Amino acid sequence: MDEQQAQEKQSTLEQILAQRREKIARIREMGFEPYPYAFDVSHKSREITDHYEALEGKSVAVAGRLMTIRRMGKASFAHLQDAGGRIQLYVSRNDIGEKTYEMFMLLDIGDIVGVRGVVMKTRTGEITVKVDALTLLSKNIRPLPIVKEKDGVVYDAFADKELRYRHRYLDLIVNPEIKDVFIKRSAIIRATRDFFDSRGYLEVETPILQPLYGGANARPFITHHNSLNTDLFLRIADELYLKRLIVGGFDRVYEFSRNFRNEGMDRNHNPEFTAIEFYQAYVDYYYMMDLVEHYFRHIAETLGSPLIEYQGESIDFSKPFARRTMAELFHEYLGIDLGKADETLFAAWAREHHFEYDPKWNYGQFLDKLFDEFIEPKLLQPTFVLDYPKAISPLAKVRRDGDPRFVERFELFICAAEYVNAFSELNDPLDQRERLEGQDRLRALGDDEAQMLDEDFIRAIETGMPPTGGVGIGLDRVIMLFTGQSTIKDVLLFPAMRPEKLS
RNA sequence: GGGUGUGUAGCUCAGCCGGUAGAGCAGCGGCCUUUUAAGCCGUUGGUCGAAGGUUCGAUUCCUUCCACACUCACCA
Repeated sequence: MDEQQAQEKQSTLEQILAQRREKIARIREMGFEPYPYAFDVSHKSREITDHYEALEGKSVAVAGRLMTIRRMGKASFAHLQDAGGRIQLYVSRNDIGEKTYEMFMLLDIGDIVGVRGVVMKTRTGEITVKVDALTLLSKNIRPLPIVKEKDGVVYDAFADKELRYRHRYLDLIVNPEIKDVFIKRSAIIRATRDFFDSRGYLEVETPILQPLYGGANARPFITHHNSLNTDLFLRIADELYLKRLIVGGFDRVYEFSRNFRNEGMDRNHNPEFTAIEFYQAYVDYYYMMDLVEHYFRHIAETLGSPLIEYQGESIDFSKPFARRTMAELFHEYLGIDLGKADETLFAAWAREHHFEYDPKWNYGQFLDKLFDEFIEPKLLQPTFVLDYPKAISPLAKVRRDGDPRFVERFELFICAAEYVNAFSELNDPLDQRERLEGQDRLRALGDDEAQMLDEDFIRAIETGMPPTGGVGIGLDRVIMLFTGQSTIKDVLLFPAMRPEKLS
């Protein structure tokens, strides 16, 4: 009595969990093992639906998760979902026997089963496995969100983004189409690796735990090594290590670099993200521009078409990318002559155009802000932007001709977002030291995103680095572009979230 | 960090001007051997995100907090 009353007070979830534990016990009592060790699969559901003519009347063995169950007394229909799709099962007591059918009646949506049976079509024409043997492979005790579908219309979709990201396994089960993004992600990574391997690049791995961080301007995550009793940083970039390898004599290296930046999160930023950086000796940024263009073309072609649609913009990767210098763009969009511009002129322009600015901004910061505000939004078709201010590019070589306030650096913009950052790498050790010392001074003045002075890196450059072209590509953004996603969370299986509070 | 919005059953959602809650699905008990958002009969399940306040009375109004989404800023 008391027990019954206690049970009555349980929430539905608690009831379901208790009922399913009870079912496990009953299944065991009936002589079935709810968690066996293996099952011989002969076909994927997709193979059966794709090759029905060849398989009709043949016996197959498939395994997967029960996603629908429609019981009608002594016979039932169900859908079984495996990695590639779904197939209907017809389960009748006559075919599988009374005892197994009794066990089947205890199964729930979410259970994993293996079945053997004959491929057929029902009278409504759906390809179906007429089951003659059914094995429970894993009993579910926690209910799945139930999604119904008719004629392609989904009812009660599992669409809460928080739940989807936090419980990605549920998302993948219930919304299997999102698997496609991650399958494509894998294809892009493979195509990237092929691209560099086939060009004689060596894939390398460099430290993620770094005693000093560098290669980008960003705040790091800090951790501690106990036996060395020293703080270490999770890398914000692998640039300085890859350059050491160029010094060491590897003349083409690349790395898929998981980077960590302790900064804000939004649709384009996750605290950990993947970049691909690559360095090639004896070439400059013009060479790297061509290579990057080939890279994007290669990815597009690998995925099937040079034409893509992203955020309402059609992009044709078979066409050459535009190449515009900063100076041209400033002249065109803002009417500013960068050759004559200085802080005073920028400030005057900003006042005239009611653009809010900080009087403390230097030349480089002004240029950066104005670019972000007035030029970047216009760069929809793939456009290389060339020649950035030296002040904000401490690792790039000064332009070989023209204004020494600019460096040989390019970024690639597509659909108003940045995808690539590249330099003719600075290999003059005296200049490099001077620039990093300048960064160090900025740090001392409170700019916690200024780069650190890494003496060993300077030593490496002093040892002699050949002329080198170097590139970093934001791989997650590339994947967003080619999978049509507008949020980085949707191309990361487990995007960063505030830890769940379990009460 | 700012703005906007959301938070009610396992899932998807209603709930008006304040009177302590509803539906569908899922679950549970039945019936049902070609169904497919299966159907039919019956039925369990809620500290209405949290804490305060106003009130005779708060899911509803107010305040604060928490979480998430969108967005702006910051940031490559």
